Amino acid sequence: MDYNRLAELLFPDVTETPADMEAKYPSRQLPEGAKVTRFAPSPTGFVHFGGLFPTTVAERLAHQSGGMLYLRIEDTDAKREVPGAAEGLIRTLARYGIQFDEGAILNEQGVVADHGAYGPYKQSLRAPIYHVYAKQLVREGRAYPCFTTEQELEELQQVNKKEELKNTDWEAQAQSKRAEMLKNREFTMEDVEAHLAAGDPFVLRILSDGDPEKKLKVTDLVKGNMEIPENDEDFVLLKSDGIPTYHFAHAVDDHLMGTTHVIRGEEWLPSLAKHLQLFRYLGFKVPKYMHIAQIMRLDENGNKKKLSKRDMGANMDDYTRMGYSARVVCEYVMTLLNSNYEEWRMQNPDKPYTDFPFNIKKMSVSGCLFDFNKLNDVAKNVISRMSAEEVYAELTDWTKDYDPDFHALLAADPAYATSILAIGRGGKKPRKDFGLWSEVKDYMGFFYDAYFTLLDTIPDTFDKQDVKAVIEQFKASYDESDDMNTWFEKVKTIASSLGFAADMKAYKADPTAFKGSVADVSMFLRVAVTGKMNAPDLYTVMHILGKERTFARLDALLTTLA
RNA sequence: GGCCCGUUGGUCAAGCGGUCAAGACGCUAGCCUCUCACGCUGGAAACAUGGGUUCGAUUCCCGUACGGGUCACCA
Repeated sequence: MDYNRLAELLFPDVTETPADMEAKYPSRQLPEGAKVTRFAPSPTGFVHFGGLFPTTVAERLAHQSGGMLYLRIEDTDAKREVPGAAEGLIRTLARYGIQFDEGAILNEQGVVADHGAYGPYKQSLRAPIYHVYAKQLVREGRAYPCFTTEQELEELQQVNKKEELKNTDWEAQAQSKRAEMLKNREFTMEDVEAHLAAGDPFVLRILSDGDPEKKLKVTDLVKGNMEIPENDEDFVLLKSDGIPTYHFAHAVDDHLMGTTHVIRGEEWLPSLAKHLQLFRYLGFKVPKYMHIAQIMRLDENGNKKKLSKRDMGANMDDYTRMGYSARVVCEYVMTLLNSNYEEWRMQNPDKPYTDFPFNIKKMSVSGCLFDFNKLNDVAKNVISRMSAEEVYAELTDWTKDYDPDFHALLAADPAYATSILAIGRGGKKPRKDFGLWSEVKDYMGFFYDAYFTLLDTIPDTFDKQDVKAVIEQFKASYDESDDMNTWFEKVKTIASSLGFAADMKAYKADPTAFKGSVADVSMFLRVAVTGKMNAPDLYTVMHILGKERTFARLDALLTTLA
């Protein structure tokens, strides 16, 4: 077989050589140890949690090492491409702190455009580059055209599937398939010429020299050392439309673009042998690989399953909708990614997560189950560390889209809203009342008359005469300039005068000696003022509400008691 | 079924030949407390399994079971 002639026949228009490509895309000049990583999505939908995971690793590793992160769009499957998906992907990633230094980035118009010297960054635009290497492989007798059509292949598969139903003889099936595939290797130059003359489409297949009996020693940065069988499948390099498959594009692009660390989900592990073979054929230096464990969910039978796009909590936009701050999600991702992250966080409560020394060795080898309990706990902690101003900014950002009515109230008086959000914040032991923006209204809505409701919250167990007496006395003694202690002393005085215990210890020692305790007295006031059985410190609440509004509410309750 | 990867409490996990087997979430008893939210002190709860190796295995080796991934002109 004259491979040079075959190459010319197959790729008559390709005049450049791999050497030309190397010259055009020289190695990156980066400091020692700098990592070059990438996010390489196919624009088929939204970012999901399982995708944010390895991307965060890529981002941390790159930026922590003084390297860089770039974005490459793997749009090699025209059939599955969703218009606008790439833009959406970039936008949501940006919310989660993933900033790209290079690649397909949004321009001022919000459209994906190339930034950087190693483009194009959309694989559909790189066909000429792939073809240079494809031609070279043909020339070297390491790749060959296959004219078996997709349909013929499908029919073959159908037969196999039917057999599979009758008796699951996987081995026989694999063997028959392999035999069928091997037939593709037998062709003559005349066959090729005839097909080409007839305009028949073809795919380019690798001519595999692998022997599955032989094992390949590989090191994965998270999985460690392992042995995998060599690849013996003549997998497709170029599809009939001339666009490469993932495997081929991965090898060419990651080499040309200078990727030092290929970070991807562990579902890629089974095809690693293919990639290693390709790098060898192409004479490329093999990058370091990191196969990240999958995020799991529980299915209806209680089994773990890979978190897939349809699952609750998969779509990152779901988190926004539910009211999770991006900072919360990032924090949760970090706790899952590095087992010592939480410990670090306890010691460094106020540092940004990017200060954490991310460590590959501390990554989980097995997958982990998505846990909303943990997420919610993280959420409360993260938000409790934020300033009232930060909370206000993020909260209003959320309500703007998801709760316009509440938003209008918050925006009408930022100072008022911020003073509410400041309750119990800033100290060593901050309150943790909410973790989601969607929970805030329930927590602080009573500060707004529009959300304050009174009647249905008064328990029957309250003695109306006592309630009335407490409120009247409280109003009479209230002085807005009192400090908290003085304020509470007055409440205690009222309690005693009505036969309630002023001291909780005394009450607990002998509950029968009193009508109730100062806790009950406080509760009367609390219900009147907040409409709720539980609320933050009443003294503070009253001060934020102001005397006028406080009294109006007390009066409103008195009216219903009359 | 083949091939890979994995298996410490319900969940996430420390551990790396000798530990009363950390910690966090959740659950729970109590304390603190004007309610709540914090905080604090406790509690229940785990090394899948069988063989080795060893004075000694959660830790090393082999098998078994279970779980996951994958086997496309999809990525």
